[in-house]
Amino acid sequence: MPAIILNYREVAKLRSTYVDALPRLVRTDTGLVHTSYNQALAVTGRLSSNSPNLQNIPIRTDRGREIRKAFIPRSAEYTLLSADYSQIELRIMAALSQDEHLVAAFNSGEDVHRATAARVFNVPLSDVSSEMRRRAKMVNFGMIYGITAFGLAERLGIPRAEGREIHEAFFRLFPTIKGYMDNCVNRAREQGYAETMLGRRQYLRDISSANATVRGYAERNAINMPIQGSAADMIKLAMIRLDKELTTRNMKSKLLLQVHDELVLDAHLSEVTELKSLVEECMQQAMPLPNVPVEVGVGTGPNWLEAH
DNA sequence: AATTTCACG
DNA sequence: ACGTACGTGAAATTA
Repeated sequence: MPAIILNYREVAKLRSTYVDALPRLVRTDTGLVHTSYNQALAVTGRLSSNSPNLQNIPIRTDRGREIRKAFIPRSAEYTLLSADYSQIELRIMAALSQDEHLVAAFNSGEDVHRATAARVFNVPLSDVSSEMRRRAKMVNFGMIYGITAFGLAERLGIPRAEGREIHEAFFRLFPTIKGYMDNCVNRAREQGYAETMLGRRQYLRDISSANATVRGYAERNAINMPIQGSAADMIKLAMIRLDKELTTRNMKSKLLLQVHDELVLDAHLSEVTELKSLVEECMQQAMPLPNVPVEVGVGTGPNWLEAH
């Protein structure tokens, strides 16, 4: 019975939000779907997309991926190009904290989730199981959000005591990250705001609240905002550079979408080779991170799904 | 109008 | 004793 309900919910969500809604939003004057971006809404500095939101097109399930396939180039002379930053928020956490282990993992080209797994579960890199890697991945992402031991246990579906052990192990093994996060909170308390690498601010009026729940929320904001917001700063700079180059080079290809760590372009077939290196260059060089390489993956395809 | 649920990074 | 991972938007449901 639960499986039947969950299956129904998935289908109902995909149908009402995407399959039925998007065709109605095709504009009769252009024959295209046009989104809008809010450039000054999200407190971290991210963009948001609405009417329709094209930053939450499905990709996580097979049925969802069928919907993503519907996004295609404007004509037969074009192909879709997608370029995305690899693990950009973790790289920014490495750069901001300068944690030697995380920085080393990125510089040696290691699988960073495997590296975390090996350390947290105290096994050689070669002995990391897929389950250990899966858990380490949730640990790594959780850290970016300022997750608690309790929250980690919930996410991993394990007893609280085990969640606490992993949480403590992480901060014991990455002491620089622990110190960095404490600094984030302390600085936010002194300044009244958190800030990105480029100085974008999020004011945190609750950072000294007497209510522990309210204060905890502000403290997690103080940890997350510099990471999420610096990634937003970076891709915005990349977009500005890319737009300038597309214009000055008189290129036919067009920037279509931004999805936080990804840019999607309608690439004219005659420009694909040049465009691939141009986009990669703009994204990679937009905002260099001290001691941490920035990696960009670029692909093309007949639809958004296959461009990845 | 507010809340719930669920789609994405 | 209490609450517990960040940022969004759209559709359906509830009030």
